[in-house]
Parts: sequence; C-alpha cells; structure tokens
Amino acid sequence: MKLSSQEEYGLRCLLQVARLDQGSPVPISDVAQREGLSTDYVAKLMRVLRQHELVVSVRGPQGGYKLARPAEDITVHDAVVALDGPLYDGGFCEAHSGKQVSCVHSTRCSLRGLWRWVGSALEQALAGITLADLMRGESFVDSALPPLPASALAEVTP
Amino acid sequence: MKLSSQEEYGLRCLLQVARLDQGSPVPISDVAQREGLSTDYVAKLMRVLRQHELVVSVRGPQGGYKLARPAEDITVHDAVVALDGPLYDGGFCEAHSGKQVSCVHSTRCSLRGLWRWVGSALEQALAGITLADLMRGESFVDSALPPLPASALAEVTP
DNA sequence: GCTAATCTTGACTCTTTCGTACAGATAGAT
DNA sequence: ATCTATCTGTACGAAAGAGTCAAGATTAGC
Repeated sequence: MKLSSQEEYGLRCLLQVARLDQGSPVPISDVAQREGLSTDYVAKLMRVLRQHELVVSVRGPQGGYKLARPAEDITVHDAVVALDGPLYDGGFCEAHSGKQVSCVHSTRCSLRGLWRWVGSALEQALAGITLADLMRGESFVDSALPPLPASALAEVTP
Repeated sequence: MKLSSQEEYGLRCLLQVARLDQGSPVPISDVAQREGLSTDYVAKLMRVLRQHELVVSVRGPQGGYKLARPAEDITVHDAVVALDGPLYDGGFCEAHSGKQVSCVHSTRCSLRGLWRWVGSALEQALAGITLADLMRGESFVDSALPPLPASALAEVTP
C-alpha cells in the first residue's frame, strides 16, 4: 500500500515531459537533469511510459519524447496503471490463496470486498486528475481536492 | 500502490484471531491451517502484529494469540500501519530526490500535495473500518461502504 | 556517406521483500 | 523433573524491485 519508486519517478518524468513539451520533443537528458536522476534510469522509465502509449518517442538528433495525447487527456490513474499495474487486481484472492488450491476465503472473504472498494475509490479519484491539473502547481492540488473524500464512511461505521 | 503480501496475509491472520478468539488463545497452527499458510510464516506475521501491540501472546501449552483490544477498537488502518508502515510517509520528497541534495520539487511539487491527499483519504477510510466490521462477512463490506467516496472530485476537476 | 545526438535493448548488480528452516525459550501437565 | 505444546529469534535462499552499464539502432545535419 505504498507508492513504488517507479510510480513516483515515472509520474514525475511524465510531468516533466508535459511541462517542457512546447512542440519539439523533450530529450531524456533534460528530464534527467531536472529530476536529478540518471539518464539511464529516466530512459528505463520513459520506455515503460512509451510501451503503455502515454508518450511517443522521436529518434535521432533533436529527438526525445512527446506526450501521446494532450495533457488534459492523461490522468494520474493512466500513469499509475502504466507504471505499476492496476490498483486492485481482482485475482488477488486466487493468486494469494496459500497452499490451498482455491481461495480459502471464497465463502466469507470480507477482505475481498474491502480491497475492491478501496481500489475502485482510488481509481475514481486518480482518474479525475489529469497532467494538466498537476501542471498548475501544488497550490491547485491542495485547494481543488476535497478535504475528506471518504468521510462519508463515518456515518456508516459508527 | 499495491498491497504487500505482508499486509494481505497479516490482516487475514489478525482477522482469524479475532474470529477464533473465544476466551482461550488461538494457536498459530489453527490460523495457519485456516489460511493455508505455513506455520512458520504465520508465526512471523503474528510477531509483527504483536510488536505493534495489536495482539498479545500466551506461551506454553494451550497458548496462542489474543487480540490486544476488542475487535471494535482495532481498525484496518491500525493493521496496515503495523504491517507496512504509514500510507503516506511525508518524507518521500526528501528521500526520493534523486542525486540532488534537496528535493528538486520544493518549489512546485504538485505531486506532494496529491500523495498527501491520497494518503490521508485512504487513512480516513481505513480507520473507519474495524475488525468487528470485517467479521460480519463480505456482504457487510459490500453494502456498508459508500459506492464512490471520491466522486466529489468530478465536480472539481472537469 | 559520415558524424553526432538521441532513443532501444538486454544484461547486470544491489537491495528489499517473501517465505522457509531451525534451534531456543516458556510454561502447563504429569 | 520431564515432556510436550506452544511462542521467539535469527539466519537463510529465492524472487522481485531498483538502478546502472554497455552495445546497438535510428536519423538530422553536414
């Protein structure tokens, strides 16, 4: 339940491409310098983003990366899924059933419902934030996000 | 942004202790059998839970584990923090600043605000669900949780 | 064509996480 | 006292994640 490094850095790099993209492609070296990361590492991250079609690459001199779609059309959820897979796998119960053949909790798996709910809530939230939103700076995020999106829960589970 | 195995299994084991605890301590072997895990692995997980004072142990024959507090007073957030640390570290920006001495994003770190918001929303949500809630079975979780706690976001970021 | 800037790829090392193994400590039952 | 059921701690290897490295492929500009 933590951010992976790949998510954090990958999203930062994607954001740098979004910021720096003024028509001409953004080279890896620029992104690396601005983030204080090695060019090799940024290259690896950009590859993941490219393979998930969030950016496109241009090879050769004056080459680099560009967003595959407008910043308004790329959500944080898109990036997180590209960099670390879906939030809630769905196959978790099956994959993590221990030594039993099928999920030991098939009958009363209260956790499955919980994680599914957490996952979809998170997905909804992150799918509502685009790169364009993030480019407006930290103050936007602070002020625009509802303070307690899950507070409704308090009414339900006293 | 995924559940660690330790979180998933640790929470399951904790839940088993909560379910089976009828006055006498629950031995590791019982939990292991019900979860289809090795006793050694369950022992390791229970140790983590004990060190974070979510359960207490009783040694010797007829020994085992008991909840340290009533199931109503142990939240999913308590368990997640015990098993995997706090959701949003706060020191992430500092720890993951790449090769620079200080966070490259100190001025316009839009991500920091985002993760802080995600972390606290998640924390609020998970702190509202107790072991007692989970013991009521999957149907409770499905019906009791608000369908889209973060849907308010749609109004803010069109 | 040649060169240089740039992306592409696979392999490699280091660290962390996962899960197992085993020897030791405690305490109830006899 | 001894036995046995139970927890405790440390150590270990395998797997996954993090980050680096080096050789190769592409293309703009000359």
